Amino acid sequence: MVRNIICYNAFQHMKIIKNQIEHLIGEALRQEFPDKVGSEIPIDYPTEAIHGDYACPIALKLGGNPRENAQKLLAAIQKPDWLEKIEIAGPGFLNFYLAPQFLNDFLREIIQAGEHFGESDVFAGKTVVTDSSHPNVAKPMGIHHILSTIIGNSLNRIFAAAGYKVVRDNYLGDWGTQFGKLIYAYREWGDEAAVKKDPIPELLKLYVKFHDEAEKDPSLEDRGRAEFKKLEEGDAENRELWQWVVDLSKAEFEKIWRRLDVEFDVIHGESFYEDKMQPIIEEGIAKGVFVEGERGALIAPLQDESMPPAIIRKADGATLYATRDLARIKYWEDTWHPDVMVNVVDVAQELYFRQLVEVAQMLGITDARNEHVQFGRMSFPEKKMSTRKGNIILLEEVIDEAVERARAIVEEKNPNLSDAQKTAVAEAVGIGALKYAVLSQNRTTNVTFTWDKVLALDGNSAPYLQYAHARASSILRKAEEEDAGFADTGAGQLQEAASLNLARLLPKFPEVVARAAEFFAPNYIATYLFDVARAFSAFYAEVPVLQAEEPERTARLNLVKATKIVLANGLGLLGGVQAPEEM
RNA sequence: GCCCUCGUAGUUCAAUGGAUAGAACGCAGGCCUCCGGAGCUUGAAAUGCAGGUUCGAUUCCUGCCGAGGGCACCA
Repeated sequence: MVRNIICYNAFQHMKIIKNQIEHLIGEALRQEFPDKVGSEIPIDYPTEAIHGDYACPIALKLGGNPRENAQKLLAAIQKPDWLEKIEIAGPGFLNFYLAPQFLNDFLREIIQAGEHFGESDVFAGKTVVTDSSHPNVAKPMGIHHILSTIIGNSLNRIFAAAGYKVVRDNYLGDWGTQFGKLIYAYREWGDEAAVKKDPIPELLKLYVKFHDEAEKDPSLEDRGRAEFKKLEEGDAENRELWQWVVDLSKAEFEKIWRRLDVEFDVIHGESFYEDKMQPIIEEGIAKGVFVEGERGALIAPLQDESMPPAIIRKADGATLYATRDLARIKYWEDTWHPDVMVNVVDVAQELYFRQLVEVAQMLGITDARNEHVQFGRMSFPEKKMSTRKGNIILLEEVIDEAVERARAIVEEKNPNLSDAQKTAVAEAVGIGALKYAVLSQNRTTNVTFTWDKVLALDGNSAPYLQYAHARASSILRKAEEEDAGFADTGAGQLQEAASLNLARLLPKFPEVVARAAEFFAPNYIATYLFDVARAFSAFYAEVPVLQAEEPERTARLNLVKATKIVLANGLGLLGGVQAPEEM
């Protein structure tokens, strides 16, 4: 998708360098291998710096002699000033080296772009609607909600940076049989004052009690179902009780979302689609997509034999998750006409989503790309790491623990900060570490939850990046105190390997962001930022900045400024990890 | 039984079919006459097994072994 979108105005022109390289090769291909025009032009990031900044193995794929192909292409490429050289290496790679002068000049573009550096228009004109977080009303947010919440939040920010118009929805679990059970349990054993005082735990207790009692007396299940049926049919009393529970729950969720810096444009829970299901059911029946199945349920048989049919309506006439989800897809389509619909949901629902998408296609509800952005399961080897409440590790509890641990480190490392600063830093570092732990690993890998990993405060972790940012900030503060208003003459040049190694990473930020958006992969950004922070730390240890002579001093200060911008913006895209000035 | 994921250093994780498979923690060593040592730096250490496709395979295909998940009225 990134391919072939090339912008020709001045600043835009340089934004996605990778696309420019593609364009150069594309032109040479048109000239030398006209029959190959249109074939994919792969661009790699070489693992070794001596192989340049970008590498293209296309000469190996054209047939004939790869090195001769490379020679022909190289001869046909008009080398722009921003490239130092293009070389043929190994079996026929074309290696592209960014020019040091360009790297120097580009620092000023980064500084000028400031908080907007990293943005691009790769997906401009497209709309994406996302669903994430979606906790269940009347139950607490557990640690398992952290994945959808944080991954979704990060993707929302990444999509926006890559040019998408983003609609952030939250498909709250506020409907279904469990509310019938809850209503029954509340009437039977509930205490209004207790629930008001401490809503979620009390409601959870009632829910748990219902299940305990139902084991002894299975008829309770039927009574729960009956209460839900009443709710669904609009029974005023059940309705009121349900609304009360929803409001209490939402208020609790808001607290956590705010703390995690998570926002939504709309929150359309499942109940929102309550009155939007009947038209879908009728449409499906009319089109012959829905037919009667075993025991009188309404099902949608699927083409793919390996998939069981999707159940649309239960034999007793009650609706199901799939019914609401189809209504949701239709609503999204009719309201926003998105190009992409994204659901950030556990891998366990993969089959379900495949069924859902196929049914939606058969009904012809939408042409949008439907993406189940799935993530791995979370396992907990450290069983006793947390007090368990209702068999759940509370998200809030994990956040508190993270902040507490960070606070202890701050006390130790930087006792001179004011109390208010320490509190702010502990919050930024603790929550940052948590977010980074989730986002830095490949989404689809199963997650093993251990405190040491989730709250890592050194090594490949958010605090490592934040520390680099704080050191950069510290240098810039001191520079400003010393010589406010110093003018950049542009005469300074970065010379040292440590400086250039850092400088050459920075221009790649926008394309990394675009790639993360394309593949729904925040971990690309995390990996990139870690590389930047490491290069900065090496630079910091090796190359003096404040004590350097002019004009090199200014060139290095520019490098520090630009690095600070990339780190801060990148952390922001990782679900709003804060970048403190001091820590 | 069928379907889908996944098996990479001691451990936790990376790697768009590309060049010498990267990190972190842990382990063994070296760095505070210099901008913040939450740091820098040197080293040992890995692609489950067997085939196949390819100029080139951690990546694609087949089989086996192992782990996780899913499979008609839950969400």
